[in-house]
Amino acid sequence: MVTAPEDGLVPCSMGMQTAGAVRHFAQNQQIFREGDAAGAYFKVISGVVRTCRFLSGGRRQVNDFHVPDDLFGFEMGPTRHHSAEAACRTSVIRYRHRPLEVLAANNQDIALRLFAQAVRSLSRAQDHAVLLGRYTAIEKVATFLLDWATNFHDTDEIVLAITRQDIGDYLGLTVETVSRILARMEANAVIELSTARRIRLTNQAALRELAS
Amino acid sequence: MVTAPEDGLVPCSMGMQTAGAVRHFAQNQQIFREGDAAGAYFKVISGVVRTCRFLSGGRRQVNDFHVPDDLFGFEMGPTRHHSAEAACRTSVIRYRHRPLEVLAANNQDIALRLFAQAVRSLSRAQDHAVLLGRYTAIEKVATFLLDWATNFHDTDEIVLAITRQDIGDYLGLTVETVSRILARMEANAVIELSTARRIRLTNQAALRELAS
DNA sequence: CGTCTCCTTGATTGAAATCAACTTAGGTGG
DNA sequence: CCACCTAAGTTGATTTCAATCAAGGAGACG
Repeated sequence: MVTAPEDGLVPCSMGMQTAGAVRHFAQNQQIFREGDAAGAYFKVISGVVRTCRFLSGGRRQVNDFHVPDDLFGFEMGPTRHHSAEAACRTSVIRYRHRPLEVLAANNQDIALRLFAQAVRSLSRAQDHAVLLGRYTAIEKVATFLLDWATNFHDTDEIVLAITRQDIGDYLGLTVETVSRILARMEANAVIELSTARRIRLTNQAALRELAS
Repeated sequence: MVTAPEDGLVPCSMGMQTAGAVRHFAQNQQIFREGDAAGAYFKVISGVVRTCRFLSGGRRQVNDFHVPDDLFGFEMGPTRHHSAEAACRTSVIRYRHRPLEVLAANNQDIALRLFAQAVRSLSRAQDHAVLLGRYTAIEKVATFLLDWATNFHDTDEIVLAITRQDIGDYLGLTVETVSRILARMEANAVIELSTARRIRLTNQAALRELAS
C-alpha cells in the first residue's frame, strides 16, 4: 500500500527534473486525471495523494496512497493511466520530465533506477490484486492497518489522514463494512479508536493473525 | 490479462540471454515457485503458463496468463515473487540472465526496453486490481472473454486451454460461479458453448455492454 | 468399459452490500 | 465563545450476490 519513503530514488542530482514548483491542493482536488497528457511526475511534500480509477455507476478503485517523500505520476507513454487526487490538504512538487529515451541516453543509471521503481510498483500492485481477489473483509482491513502502521515508527498509534471511503475504495469494500470491522476489532481488543482517525494497534500479534 | 505477443521485446539479438534450453511441462507442473532464486526468464513456445500466489486455506490468486511468444519470469531482485505453473501441456525456453546492471552497461536500449515491459505489466496489474476490486461477476467474466479473444484474430471462436478453476482464480470467483455465468450468457444468446472449452462470441456488442 | 478430472446444475447459506437513520466532529461566522 | 452547518462516521435492518454444499453428467484416456 503506502510506498515506503525510498532513499533518493531518482533524486534531483540525477538530472531527472527540469523544474520544481510546489503546488497546494485542497481535499479531493484533482492533481491529474486519467487520459491527461503526462509530462511531469510529483513528489509529496505533505498530506496524502490517492491514485485511482473511476468506473460506471460511481464506482472507484484506489490503487495506492502516497505519503510525504513518495514519488508518483511516472508514465511511460504519453497519457495518464489513472487519476491522482489529494486525499486531504496536500502539497506536492511538480517535476517536468523529458522523454525517457533522452534520460536513459544521458545516464544509464537512470533507466535502471526507473526500472527498479517500476518493478517495485508492479510487485505492490500484484500484492494488492491478491488482497482484492482473495482476502476477506477482515483480512483486508487488518492488512491495511499493519501496512499503514509502517509509516509510523516507534509508536503503535497510527493517524489516518484519509476517510473511510478512501479505505473502502482501496480495499474493495464499502464505508459501512470498514467501519463495522474496525468496531469489531475494537470490541475484540485488537485495536483502540481514540478518535475515528487515531487508531492504536494494541494487539499487533492478533492483528497479524487476522491479516491472513 | 493475456499479454499480447509483443514485437521482439528484449529479443535474442540483444544479448539478454546466455542460453536457450527448451523445457516441457505437464499440466499443473511448476516452472518455478515463490521464494525460489531468480536467475532466468522464460518464453512460452506452446501452451499456457499461469503466474500465481498461494494463500492460507488453499486459496490461490492467478495474476496472469502467458501464451506463446510471451516472456515471463523477469525479476529485479534475487527471489521470485510468485509461482509459475503450466496451465496445460506447455513448452518454454529458458534464458539465464546476468545481473541487470551488467546488461544495462552493455546496452542502453536494454534497460529502457525492460522498463517499458515493466510499466506495461504494471498497467495490466492495475487494470486487474480494478477488476478484482470493483467488477461484478458478470463484468469479470465478460471482460475475461473479450480479453482472451484478442489472442484469436479473424474469428469469434475462442479456445480455452485452461480450466474453469484457472479462470475463477484469475477473476476472484469460484468455479461454480464462472460456470453459471457462462451458462447464463449462453441462455441470453451472448455466447455459444460448442464444448466447455470452445466459446463462440456470437454477440460481441452485448458482451462489451456486460463488461462494464 | 471403468475411472479420473472437469464441468454443470440445484439448494442453501453467508458475507458484504444496500438502505436508512442517527451521531459525532470540524469548521465558519455571527 | 457558542450555534449552526456540513462532511464523516457509526449502527441497525434487510437484501443480494456469490460462496458453499451436494449431486450428477460429460469427456478423455488407459
